[in-house]
Amino acid sequence: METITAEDYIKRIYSIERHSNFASTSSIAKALEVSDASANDMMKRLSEQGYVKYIPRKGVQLTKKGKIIALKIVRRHRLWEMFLVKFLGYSWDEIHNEAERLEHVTSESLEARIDKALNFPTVDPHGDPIPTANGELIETEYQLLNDCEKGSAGIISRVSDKSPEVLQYLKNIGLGLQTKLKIVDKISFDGSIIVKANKQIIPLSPKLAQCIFIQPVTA
Amino acid sequence: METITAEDYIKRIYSIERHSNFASTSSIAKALEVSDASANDMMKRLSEQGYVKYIPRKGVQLTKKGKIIALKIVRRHRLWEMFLVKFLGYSWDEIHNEAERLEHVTSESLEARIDKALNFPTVDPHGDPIPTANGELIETEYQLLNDCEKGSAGIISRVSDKSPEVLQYLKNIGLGLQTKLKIVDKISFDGSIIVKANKQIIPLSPKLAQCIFIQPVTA
DNA sequence: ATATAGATTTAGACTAACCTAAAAAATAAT
DNA sequence: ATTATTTTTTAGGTTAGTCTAAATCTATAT
Ligand SMILES: [Mn+2]
Ligand SMILES: [Mn+2]
Ligand SMILES: [Mn+2]
Ligand SMILES: [Mn+2]
Repeated sequence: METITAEDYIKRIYSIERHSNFASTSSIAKALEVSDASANDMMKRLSEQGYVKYIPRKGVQLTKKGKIIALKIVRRHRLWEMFLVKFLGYSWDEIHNEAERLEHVTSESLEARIDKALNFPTVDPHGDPIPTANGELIETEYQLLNDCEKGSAGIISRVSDKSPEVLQYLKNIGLGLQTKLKIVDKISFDGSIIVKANKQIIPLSPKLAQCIFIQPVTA
Repeated sequence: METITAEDYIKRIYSIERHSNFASTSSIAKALEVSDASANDMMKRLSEQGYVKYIPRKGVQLTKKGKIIALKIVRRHRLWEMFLVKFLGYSWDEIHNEAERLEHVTSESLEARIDKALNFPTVDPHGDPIPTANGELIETEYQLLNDCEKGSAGIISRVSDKSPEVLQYLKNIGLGLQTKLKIVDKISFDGSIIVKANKQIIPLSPKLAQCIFIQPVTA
């Protein structure tokens, strides 16, 4: 049985691996805000317990066993996020930390009931895909808003859930999942993107646009 | 900040105190299924942290600080139980263990939202009172079914939540909260209680009847 | 090729929980 | 009033998780 702490490590390794193949001690430590020594300790423990393959001085890779846990926790996290929004009226900027704790105290039965109550959702409130009960995850690759061309149109399909501030700001200016927008201009000297959405002209800083992922539409 | 373990100790001390004034080391140990030595350790820790007054060789008593935590956790436990029943279709015999974990990962905000979603319930699915947000608990003293007289009538108002088996059995024979019943007979040689409920004659063992609390009605 | 910087690991220590086995104190029984 | 039993506490040990400081290894730069 995994402890709450171990589950969070495993989940983080999973997300680091998606970019880097190997998850280094220091990247894990930084992501979880613990010392390198602590992360190193945990890698030894997780390796002994078969959750990761630990290659000293290189980093770790999740084993099949580790990946199963990671996807389980990600699934529960995203189901909870959806549940908090749909059943308790939370907005998308308030749910991450709640889900970060709830994900660790969720039985198979509770997971299944939440899934059913939500009518088996495929994405969470940030547009991130929810792994299926048997651990399959279909990642759709959307286009970064920054990379969209002037004149093109698209639908907001995923938003980075890293920063509550960004999410709150987007909510305030009326941008959310499924919002349709058109890129009316791209300012070359500072990288700003000017979009039209909800019949409004909205300027977005490059840092903000970096948080928004688009499904292009031809319209 | 309290750990999950400490919260469970505090909650248990609270419930023991309701009968015994002092909670002895061994009573706590037995209730939480840990060794006496472990419980003794924890009493020292809780006492240092001001949650209990520890009188060596006698036992502990919750301080005001401890009582506040106890009631907070009890509140969250019972709100979650109600929520699981009302929003996720759980039955009253399946909810205790889920709530036992969820109670520890519930923020003020989540607690408030659940409370609101349930329209501010005053009792949980077992008829136990839910402490208010500011820590008030109104205990209604019901009559034990065993103590009801032959010929008297009443409404099931509280059921012991100690055993899921009992709860499941009661569900199966059609007895639940608010069920109206009449004591048609009391068998002296084994202590059985024969009741009439839902137009059926139902015999209840003394052990079972001990789990049922009645609000008498004159009818 | 060697020095320096950066990342990783080890060493040693701490806290919260837990355990078993033994000691000490309080109760109950003779 | 002793003795026996039960309860409580202490002593000593374990595991998970954390830390800082020191050591070691790797990669980069001159
Ligand atoms: Mn988490
Ligand atoms: Mn999310
Ligand atoms: Mn609990
Ligand atoms: Mn209950």
